[in-house]
Amino acid sequence: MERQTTIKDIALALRLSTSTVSRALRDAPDVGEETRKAVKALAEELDYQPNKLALSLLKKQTNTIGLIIPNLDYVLATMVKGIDEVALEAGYTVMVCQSDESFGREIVNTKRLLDSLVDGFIISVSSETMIFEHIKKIQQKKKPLVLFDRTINSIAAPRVRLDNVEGGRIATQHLIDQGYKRIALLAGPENLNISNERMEGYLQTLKQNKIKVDKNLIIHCDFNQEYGKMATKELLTMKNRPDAIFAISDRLAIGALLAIKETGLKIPKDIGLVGFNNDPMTKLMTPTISSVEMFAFEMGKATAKIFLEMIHSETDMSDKEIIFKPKLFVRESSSRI
Amino acid sequence: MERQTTIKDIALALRLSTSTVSRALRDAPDVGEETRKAVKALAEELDYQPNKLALSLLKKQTNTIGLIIPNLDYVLATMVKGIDEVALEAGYTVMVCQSDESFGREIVNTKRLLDSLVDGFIISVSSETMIFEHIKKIQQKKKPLVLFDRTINSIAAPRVRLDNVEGGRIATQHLIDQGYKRIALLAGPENLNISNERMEGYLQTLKQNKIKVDKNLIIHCDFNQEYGKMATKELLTMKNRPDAIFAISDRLAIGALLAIKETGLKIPKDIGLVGFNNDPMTKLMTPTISSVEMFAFEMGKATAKIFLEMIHSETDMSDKEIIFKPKLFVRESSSRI
DNA sequence: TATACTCATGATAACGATGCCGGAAAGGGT
DNA sequence: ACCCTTTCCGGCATCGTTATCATGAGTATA
Repeated sequence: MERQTTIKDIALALRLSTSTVSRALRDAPDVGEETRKAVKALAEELDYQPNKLALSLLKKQTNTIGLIIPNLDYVLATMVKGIDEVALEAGYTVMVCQSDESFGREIVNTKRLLDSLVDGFIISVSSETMIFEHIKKIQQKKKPLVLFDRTINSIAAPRVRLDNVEGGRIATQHLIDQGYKRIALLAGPENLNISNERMEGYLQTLKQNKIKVDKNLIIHCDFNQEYGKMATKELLTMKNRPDAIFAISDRLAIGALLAIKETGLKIPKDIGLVGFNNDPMTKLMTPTISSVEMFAFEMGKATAKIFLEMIHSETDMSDKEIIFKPKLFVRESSSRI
Repeated sequence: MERQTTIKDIALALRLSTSTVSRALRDAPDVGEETRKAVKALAEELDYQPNKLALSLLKKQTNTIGLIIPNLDYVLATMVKGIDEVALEAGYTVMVCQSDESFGREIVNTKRLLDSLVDGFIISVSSETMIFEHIKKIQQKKKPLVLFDRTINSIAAPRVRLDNVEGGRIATQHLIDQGYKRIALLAGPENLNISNERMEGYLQTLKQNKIKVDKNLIIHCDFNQEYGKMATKELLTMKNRPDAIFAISDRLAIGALLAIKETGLKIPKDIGLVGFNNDPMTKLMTPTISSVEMFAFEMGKATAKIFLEMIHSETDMSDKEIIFKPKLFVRESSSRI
């Protein structure tokens, strides 16, 4: 690792003080025209780059965002891309840490980023996370924090999220409109907001349509294709099997699709299916799967923008909330009219 | 942003010098037992965390790895996971930057990371990258650099890659074994190593089997489903159309599959198809797509390990190369015997 | 009793940069 | 000739930590 040229090197070579060199480089006012030129020329020649570490130590700001996410599936990768784009533009670098849906990893990551002095955090919690002390700690240290996608109600921080209740509603209503009567729900982990909100939309819609809720038709499982498949198989062997499935994520929906295919039932004739996320995969399956779009890229950009706003303004933004409206894309798996 | 407690605070409170406090906290030998206890107790109470910035400035090391990748598709996300895992274990944090397959972005990212003082780089180049000055600059500054997946021949740096020639061979040989005679190649961008190597394997295998190479059957296109689809449509309208397609990535293979389906040809009867990467999607398509597995997670881990080795040893490792052997997973799209 | 040696601690410089203050030289006005 | 203002630059402190050297007290040794 080669020694970087420093301001001192330039100062020494030009028989100037470091202060003067520093001023010259920053185009500060009180520097002679000639010295300024000389300094800049030499800096160019020696390929001088200011040491960000020294600056960060002095200014107490690192221009770095700590981003903690549960995984890197389609939706999150897309959100990360959105965050990255806005952050880069504003001169921030993003440190991405995957918790891998593990509470322990999330804590380790938070701790690490916290004392490696990121300027703030953007977080989407793992599905295991039910205790939020690590997140409160961020706030105790008065670091900016923005929650996105999987948000937490008990934490007062600005958030960017989808109107998941609405998402649950439009998916369920669509299935009802297509004539399905017994609609099952493949839900996610029980402690996850997004899952419960989508379920809330499902329940509301059933009630509005005077359809009785059958709790046996609601199954909680991890966001994982295999679980989706297993859960669906279970549903399909019930004596009074559902005639439609609303899966809270496309992964689960794909698992469901595979399970349904194995039993020989026809989609959408015998059974309807709607997923969530509008993962490009849904367009590639046979049959193609209807799904709820959540505008991940835009959500990512909005999240980063709020973060930057929070960094730059001193006003309290903890009740700021941006809610995206979901949109259903109807495909073969639920079109039987 | 709250002021962090520093060593000075503790020193002041305990009427000690910062030196002593520093020693006590690091369990250095020559500190009195009582003072050590007192210091540690107070540190605990005030939730003291050493300032990493100050340490980094002093030690000239940030425990940070700059990771530059073209995108976050399945393979790369998996590799990143592998890298992350090993890095975290070793106390390093990874800064992931996506070049988004853009040469310009790649340069900006490199520059940024370079002067934000990461300890070294792990890079997989964008498909546009044909000039490597930015990468040479990293080496000029004597920062550790490891290339992976999409490597560059003209740069002397340790690398972790797949035996792509072999990958091209096994895919092509498999198609020949299945009785396909006119095998087309959906190649990637012309300047990309991985693409050319896979093509090399394809060409070798054709020759070995005394099959004449028809250049019209080789099409270069970006790694993108749409391009794969367009290219395939073109291939299928030839007067002497191919009876099999070897796509250099699963995205292209999926595009090909869609194009083939639209023309009404039967897979694998009328036309065979093999992809590359073994993306989980290939298992979900109808028909399922044969594909070459590249062990992305293991490659990621190996890459990070080499990086760490490079950081810790002072010996030249620039000719170190780890080559993974690919494995073909045969599925419906190419099984007609 | 003087010498040497250990043990615990303090003082200082350094990492690379900035910000504030002060001062020399030059010029202008009265 | 005096004072005042600019213009340009150097010195010093600072950010939080560690490393190196110095110092002081106390103890063992000859």
